[in-house]
Amino acid sequence: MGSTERKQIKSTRTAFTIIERISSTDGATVSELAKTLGHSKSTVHAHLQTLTEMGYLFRIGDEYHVGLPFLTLGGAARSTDRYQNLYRAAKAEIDDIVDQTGERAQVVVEYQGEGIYFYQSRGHRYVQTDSQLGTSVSLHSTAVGKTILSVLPDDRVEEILSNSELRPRTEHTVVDRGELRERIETIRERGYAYDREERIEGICCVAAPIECGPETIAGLSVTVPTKRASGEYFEKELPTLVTNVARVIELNTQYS
Amino acid sequence: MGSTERKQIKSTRTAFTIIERISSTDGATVSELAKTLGHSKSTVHAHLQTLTEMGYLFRIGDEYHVGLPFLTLGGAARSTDRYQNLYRAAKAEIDDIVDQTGERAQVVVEYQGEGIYFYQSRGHRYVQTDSQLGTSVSLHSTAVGKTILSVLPDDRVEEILSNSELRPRTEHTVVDRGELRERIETIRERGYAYDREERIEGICCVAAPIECGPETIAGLSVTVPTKRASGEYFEKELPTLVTNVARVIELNTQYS
DNA sequence: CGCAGCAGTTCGACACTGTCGAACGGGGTC
DNA sequence: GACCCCGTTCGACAGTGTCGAACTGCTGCG
Repeated sequence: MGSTERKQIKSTRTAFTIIERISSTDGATVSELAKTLGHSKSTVHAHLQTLTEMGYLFRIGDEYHVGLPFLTLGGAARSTDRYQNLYRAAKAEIDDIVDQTGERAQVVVEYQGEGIYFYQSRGHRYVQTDSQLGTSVSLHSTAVGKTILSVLPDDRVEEILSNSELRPRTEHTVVDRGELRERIETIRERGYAYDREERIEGICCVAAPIECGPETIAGLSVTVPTKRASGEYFEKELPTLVTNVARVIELNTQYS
Repeated sequence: MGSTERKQIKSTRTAFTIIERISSTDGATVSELAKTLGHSKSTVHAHLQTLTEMGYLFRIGDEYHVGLPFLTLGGAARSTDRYQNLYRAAKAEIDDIVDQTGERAQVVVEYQGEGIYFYQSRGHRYVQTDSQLGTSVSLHSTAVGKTILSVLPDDRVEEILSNSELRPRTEHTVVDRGELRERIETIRERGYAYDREERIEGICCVAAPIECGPETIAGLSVTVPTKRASGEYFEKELPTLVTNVARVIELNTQYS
């Protein structure tokens, strides 16, 4: 700490802290925010008033909610130079996978040590999901996450692992750093990763990494319910599919 | 003015002004922002440092860009109580339309006098587009926009029209308030709207309104290139399709 | 080679403003 | 009717966001 925090705007920090809290609890009131964030009601009130007036929040009764302008900014982020090629390539290929398999498929991008759902699509036999556009997930508890770790330089992996607490999500979640490193090594060798109920009971994934440059690391995964997660389909077909498609996305990202 | 602007946080305003500028120019530097926004370089610098450190912006060379965390907030906005039903219903139906027609289709939601691209999908013969997720459009220059106006209460329509300058986008854009009101009246009667190159040359739309409650007004449109915008297809089939699907979305939004 | 010119960055100082706690008004409930 | 808790307003102070000037480092031009 103390590295790049020369002069910063404290009130902007609190503004975004408020926004984040509202977003994660899906609505909050002045008093709730004041209590949980440790600010006076009047301070919170002033912030909410500002953000509402600018349109970034909207109000139902006494509850404030995050507004659609963030979708505008999110869309802008996705069509940034760094990401727009990936978006274009990923969308087409993911939709293809969904058409072929009927499962759920997604691209997750590494952003500052976390994975962010970048594009997602669901097929006719899709499984229910808490994860939708923009959801951020920890890299250690998902198949995509581990494929991302498998292609990051060692020092970044160590940095990320030491900053995360490896919180278990299910009884199958890998929480031991040593075992995690071993698994990552395996993934690095064979090129794809499995998640067998490590994050959510009853849900499995197959994933492959997508490298679009040193700064843009992503992963692609197909999600299936455990009942379909076995045999030729899960051991051969899907791994082949995701690794092939990941390579196609990489190529399409380069030339466009 | 002077109504609800009691006590507001000025620095948060400038923070978001900076973010908006960066987003609309797809990247900007300290000096550019200082110049165009009328702040000192040091002020802008402090803001950028804060936002970058929080992850909301990222930096390439000396250019700052909007980051993926906004996608997280945007996703949260879309799965807010007010919007999540609409999202679920709209996604399924829009994807259906795209499968059937191969065109581009989208749902646009009214938010504070503007239309925001809420969900969009493109088919195999989709037309190129500058509009993607989160894009905000004026209500007077699009077919969806006018269907939205057609179901809003008169006073809100007047309010919105008086606040917008009716800037022409093409030579076909309706800029006369009287004519606009007439067209809206027509749409109100027959239930759907056309856009014949009013916003973009070579591109036409058919749209129908979606009412999901007094606070959640949206519209659905199918976009086709002018060369396909004629005959039975454009005059009968598409209008029937969009009005029917709009009704289905309304129903599915109510019960879930 | 060096000097201008322009980038981003740091610094110190001041006026402003974001912050707080207390007080107000209004809907509930017991 | 008295309580409680909500959002809101107020005034005052400390804190900080703001500015311009000065610093660094780079580029390119003379």
